Amino acid sequence: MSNSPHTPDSNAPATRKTAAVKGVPDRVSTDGLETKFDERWTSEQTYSFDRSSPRTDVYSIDTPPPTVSGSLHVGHVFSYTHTDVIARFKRMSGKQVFYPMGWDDNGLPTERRVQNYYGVRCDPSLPYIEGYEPPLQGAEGKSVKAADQQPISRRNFVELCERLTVEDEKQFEALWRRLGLSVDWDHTYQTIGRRAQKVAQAAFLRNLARGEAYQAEAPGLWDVTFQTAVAQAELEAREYPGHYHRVAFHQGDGSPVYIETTRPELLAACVALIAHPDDERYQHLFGQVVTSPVFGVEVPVLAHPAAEKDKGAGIAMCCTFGDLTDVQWWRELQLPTRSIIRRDGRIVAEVPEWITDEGGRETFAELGGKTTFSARQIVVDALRASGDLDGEPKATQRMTNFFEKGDKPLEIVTSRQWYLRNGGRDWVKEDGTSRDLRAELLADGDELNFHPDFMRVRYANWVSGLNGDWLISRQRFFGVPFPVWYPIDAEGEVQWENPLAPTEDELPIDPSSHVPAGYDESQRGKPGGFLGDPDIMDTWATSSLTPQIAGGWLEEPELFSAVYPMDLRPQGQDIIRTWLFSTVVRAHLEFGGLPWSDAAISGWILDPDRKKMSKSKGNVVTPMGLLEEYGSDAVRYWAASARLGTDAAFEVGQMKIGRRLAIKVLNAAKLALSYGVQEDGTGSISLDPSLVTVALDKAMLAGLAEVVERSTAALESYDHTRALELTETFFWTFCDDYVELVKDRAYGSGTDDVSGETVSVRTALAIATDTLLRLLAPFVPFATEEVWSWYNDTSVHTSPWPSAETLRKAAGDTDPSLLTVAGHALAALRKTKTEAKVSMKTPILAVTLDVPAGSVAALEAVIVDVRNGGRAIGTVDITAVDAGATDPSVQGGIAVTAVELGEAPARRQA
RNA sequence: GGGCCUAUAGCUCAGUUGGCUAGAGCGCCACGUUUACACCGUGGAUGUCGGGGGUUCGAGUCCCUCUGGGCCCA
Repeated sequence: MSNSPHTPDSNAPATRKTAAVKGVPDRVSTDGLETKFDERWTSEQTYSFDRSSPRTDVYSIDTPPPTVSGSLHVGHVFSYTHTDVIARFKRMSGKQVFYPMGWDDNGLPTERRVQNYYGVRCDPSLPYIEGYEPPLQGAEGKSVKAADQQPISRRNFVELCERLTVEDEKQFEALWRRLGLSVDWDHTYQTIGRRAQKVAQAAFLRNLARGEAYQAEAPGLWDVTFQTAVAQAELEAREYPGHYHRVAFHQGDGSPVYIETTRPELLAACVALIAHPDDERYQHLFGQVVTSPVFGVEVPVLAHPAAEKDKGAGIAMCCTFGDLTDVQWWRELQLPTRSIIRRDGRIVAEVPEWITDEGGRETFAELGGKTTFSARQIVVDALRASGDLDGEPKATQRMTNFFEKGDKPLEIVTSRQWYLRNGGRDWVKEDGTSRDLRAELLADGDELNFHPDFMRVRYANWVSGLNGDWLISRQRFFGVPFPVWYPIDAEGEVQWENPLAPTEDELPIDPSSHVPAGYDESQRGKPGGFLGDPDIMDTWATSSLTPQIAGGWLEEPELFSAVYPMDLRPQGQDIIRTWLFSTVVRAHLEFGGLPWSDAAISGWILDPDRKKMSKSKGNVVTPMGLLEEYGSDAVRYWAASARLGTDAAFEVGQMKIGRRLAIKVLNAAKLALSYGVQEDGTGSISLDPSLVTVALDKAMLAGLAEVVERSTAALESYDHTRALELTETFFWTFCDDYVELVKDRAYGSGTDDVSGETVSVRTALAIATDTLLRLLAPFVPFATEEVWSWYNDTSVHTSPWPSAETLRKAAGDTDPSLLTVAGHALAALRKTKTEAKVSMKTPILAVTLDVPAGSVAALEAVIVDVRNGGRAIGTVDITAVDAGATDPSVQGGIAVTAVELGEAPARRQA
């Protein structure tokens, strides 16, 4: 067999007249098929991508890179199976399938895992240690206290990240191979790999050059635990307990104005009181000045529509900054900045200059360095002492913003960060022209084919609701660094607004160890020298470029032009706002169009209680354990039974059905291919459609032709569930009815003397098997490949997808309902035996059938096979009855009215 | 508060543009060990299609409304 990448070959069975059969085992089994074929597919490069293909022949998939530091989950198996079904279908349909695999190792999950696994933490101020060995190895599961973690340099830390992810990748790859993903394992990438860094940095520099990336000193969401900025897409609103404090501000005449706040510790940061412009209670105060309690700072009372009349007192204290509404007020009402929260979440140590009241300054001095929690106690006590706390605090639950990976509420701090335009903020260029990026991105969303279609509204809702550009700076360690430096002037001031960029061919770079052109290392951090940007990019800033990374943008132009823009983005519904959207943004900015034409959105896996499965519950099901217990085909069957976008229950029962299907495929094919085969298991089968002459055989193939057409259409519209259902249903009818009807005829009168009728059925069986194997191959790739190997030298997965045309040629204009009628008649005969509680082997000596008049002709056309199938050896009287005279829901209205049963052979003794 | 999905047999789900008696598999009951298959086969029972209202000759399907479940955004 050839070692070259596959092409759907001309030697394909669809055009063959005969095939040699060899190696049909005496007893079939699904055991061991996964290992056997994974090895064969690898050695024969079954899934290799031929990079010389023109774009029109390619189907390219922007595979989601799993987070390797995350745990393997049945949800992975579920959604990746969906993608693989599509990949296999497209491959068999003649496409060169570009199906790479990526590993997402970039970012916080890896950092945290490394900290716990090795007992270390990153301290960028430390020097690199050659040959460093961490204190722990594999302290998995428990988190190591920060105090017990050994501080190490950024470079050492990153090396440990890389060391650990290599192990994780191996586990994932083993799982994917076992599951039978038809990935081209020569095309893998890492989101922290050299290529990813180069792509991410180059894309950033291009964004910078076009004005799409910019720096701003602005208030932003800040996680005090991880000490990093956080983007809107990483927010998670959660219920958080707090207390409403009713606090009095004072007017000039000393009369109080009550506000209600959950964050009294921010009182010193108050810059205004704000009420709704229509709120009659506060009309008289607008434009007035009031004085804050305890700190004695004068603040204006202002009107803004974002104030909620029915929330608390209806008038709010605006602080810099308690929440995002404060930021909005601060920006729109041009309020001063009075920040008191540090990046570590504590109150600033120095008493701010805007507090001039002596008592206020004393109180503030007590707050310096305290956590917000302790500061709150102090402020509340002070309010109580001054009589400005009205009543006791009332407990409340409110929605509070958290970093999705954090467990403390986010603070808002002002810092210098890089932003990338994403339509969340108006964009007026330097020349005064403006660009409506939001509208452009919404148009992209309209153009993208979502499967299922309703998922597109999640995209539209998200884009419409953006309230700022994309903050891409992260104050972390394991990620792609910003490829810029900043000059330091003679006075030692960093010139942030004039970043120094490398050229693209220098990338990737790390500005903390590389030096900008025209400088040398000795000038780092010195007046007249330079400073590297200390931050890394948001992991989405890299993940948003997976089509470019996997497709070889910048480095392999031929490959890139063959695969980009891609065809398919498969992913989960939870990351439409992040991964899907950010990828659209990057492609739009760089290439002015969508990165793919279609997005396939998989649902969640729910446990049997309809809850989202989580690893916090004990004895989690490990995916590998499932694959070993039920077999990969079985688990794939379960996954493929769920439609895109629909949540599915974790159903072991469904896997058992899948296993049954896989075994049935092996057994049915063994029978179908064995007629005319010698004792030693060798022989040949005929696939020549012109040899199919008997009506029942033609009818079966006519039905199969319909299945091929409908199943193909379903797969083309990303409806794999329907395709599977159609094929599976036909397959079971094929086994239970058709095969039972034709067994006798297929045996014939001996191997040497075969009649035309026998040749007809043997050929029909072979053609049907050959077709069904290919229809089922995307779903149960192992069992179908096993059968295929009994009479082929190639892989079923690179054979052509079946066409209805060949089947129609064999079927002619025969009505497929002939098989239905025959099946009903057979069932009627079986029923008499079941009711008589006798073996199916029992001969029927005489029988009278009531048959709806419309079915009589059909039944007569197939009566020989019906007799054989039902062992009706004597007279069979058919009485035509009016439609409706019998119950059509029972055996199509065919009813036995009289029967005489013979002696059952081998009857068990009572 | 806004939006999306969802509710069909004990369970998991189909049910296409409205159209005869609402289906499948599992489970259940009964029977049968049959040379492809006991990881089997045959047959059977099983529903106020979440509630209410409307459109229509006709509604599981379309519209309104209520209720329960899930998710996203504020």
